[in-house]
Amino acid sequence: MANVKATIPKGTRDFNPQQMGQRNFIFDTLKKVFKKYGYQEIQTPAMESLDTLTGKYGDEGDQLMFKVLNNGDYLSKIDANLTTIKSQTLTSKITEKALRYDLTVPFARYVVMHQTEISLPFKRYQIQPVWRADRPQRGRYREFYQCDVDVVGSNSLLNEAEFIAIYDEALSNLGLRNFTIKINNRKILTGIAEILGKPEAIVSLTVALDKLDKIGFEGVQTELLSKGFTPANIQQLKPLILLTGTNTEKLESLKLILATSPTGLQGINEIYTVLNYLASFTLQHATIELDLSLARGLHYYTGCIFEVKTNQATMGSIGGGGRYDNLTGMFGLQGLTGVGISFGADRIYDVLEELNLFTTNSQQITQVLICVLGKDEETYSLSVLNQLRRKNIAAELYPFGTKIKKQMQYANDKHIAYAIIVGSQEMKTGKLTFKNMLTGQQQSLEIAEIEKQLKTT
RNA sequence: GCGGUCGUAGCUCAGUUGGUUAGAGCACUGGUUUGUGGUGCCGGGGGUCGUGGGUUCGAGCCCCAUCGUCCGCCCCA
Repeated sequence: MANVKATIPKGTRDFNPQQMGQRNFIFDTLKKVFKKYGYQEIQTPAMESLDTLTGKYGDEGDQLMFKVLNNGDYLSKIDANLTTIKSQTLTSKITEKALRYDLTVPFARYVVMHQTEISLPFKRYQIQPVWRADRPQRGRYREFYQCDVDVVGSNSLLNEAEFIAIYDEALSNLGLRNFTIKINNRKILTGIAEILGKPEAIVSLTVALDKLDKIGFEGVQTELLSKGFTPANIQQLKPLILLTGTNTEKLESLKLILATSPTGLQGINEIYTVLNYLASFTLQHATIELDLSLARGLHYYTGCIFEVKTNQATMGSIGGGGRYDNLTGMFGLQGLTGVGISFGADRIYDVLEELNLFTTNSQQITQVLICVLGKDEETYSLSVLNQLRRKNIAAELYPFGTKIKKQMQYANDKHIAYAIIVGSQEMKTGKLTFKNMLTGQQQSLEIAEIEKQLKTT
């Protein structure tokens, strides 16, 4: 074997034991909340058929998808000239699988495939990695974990309200104390496009609006003008976009402006309904904010949309989601509505790390290390080891062959709280040397006494 | 796909206007009366200076290319 440089692909990461402890803290916290709200876990394959995924995320999404090269002699099946064929055409001939780009589309596929075995409304959660061939930078990776919670088969807006409650509870439990859940409704955006007399321009409108907090109203204005909107349109838009006040005040003003758009009014009503439901919930640390510039890129949303930002650190959104009325329609199952949210685990990790919110005790597992001074001592200690383990005490025996100094160092590096030292003296008397690695104190104790001490710590 | 930044030991970096055998801290390793860690003391190993060209008597340092990193833009978790 040639000597290969040890590296991993761009935008991917290894996780060491300490990091895994911290990551599992996030996953466990989320799972606990998901289950509490009645959601069950599923998993889907890392790769899906290319057909399942393409066209669901727009052209950009298709480009950012990692495609899996066919196995076998795939070139033999191509009759085109390799020097002139277009990459896209070639790709479709040598690729039929791709790594999943998100968890929502595979979930829709799952629902359609297993429709006979699930009972509606179906509430599931899913925590798995997704892959995007994006350019890595702060808070952006090529392999990252999404934690999705979705319900299909229920059009009640109570679901939307519960998702806000889930966001609040989960993020609060993780230790975040100041975050904003932005809410908007796709129908309101449609209504706005309608009263501008440009219902067909909804996409370019939303894309431009989405950038409001980045490029400001001026920037949005420039972008809209370049997309065919008139200065008169901009004048109409301005008061809408720059609406201020409480959520209710914003909704009241909107009601007047969108009076002639039934769709727009419906969107307003939906938000009202969600907020009314929410009045019966007690939120811990979330701020709910109606944000008309919230658009979200994904094409399949049709009703309420959400996005979560922390106000304690500079980071893109740490979660998002919304209502999609016809996602399963693409797979032939019509009339099934769904709504769901997603947590970006890796971004949440980065935020918790930055804010120092991880507790330190997440990694020490082994409670006691048995250090032996000889081969006979090793044999003798095996029964001690097994006895401790039977009592559910996490114990390790350092195999004989290394100096005791090295063994102690191992215990120290691994943050093991106690060491048991077994030499000829200990074997003779049956009293083992029990050492507290933190204080350095040692006692001579029989196994039963050691067990008792370990049990109480 | 576009713009900027950086690339010297396992890690974090120093390296003076280009000038001999490229340095530090940490980590690793050996010793310090061989039954004891975390704190002391002494010693040791380890670098084709990202890679490939070029300029020069001479390049870690200058020029070009290439790969990679990190940070912005687009888009997104």
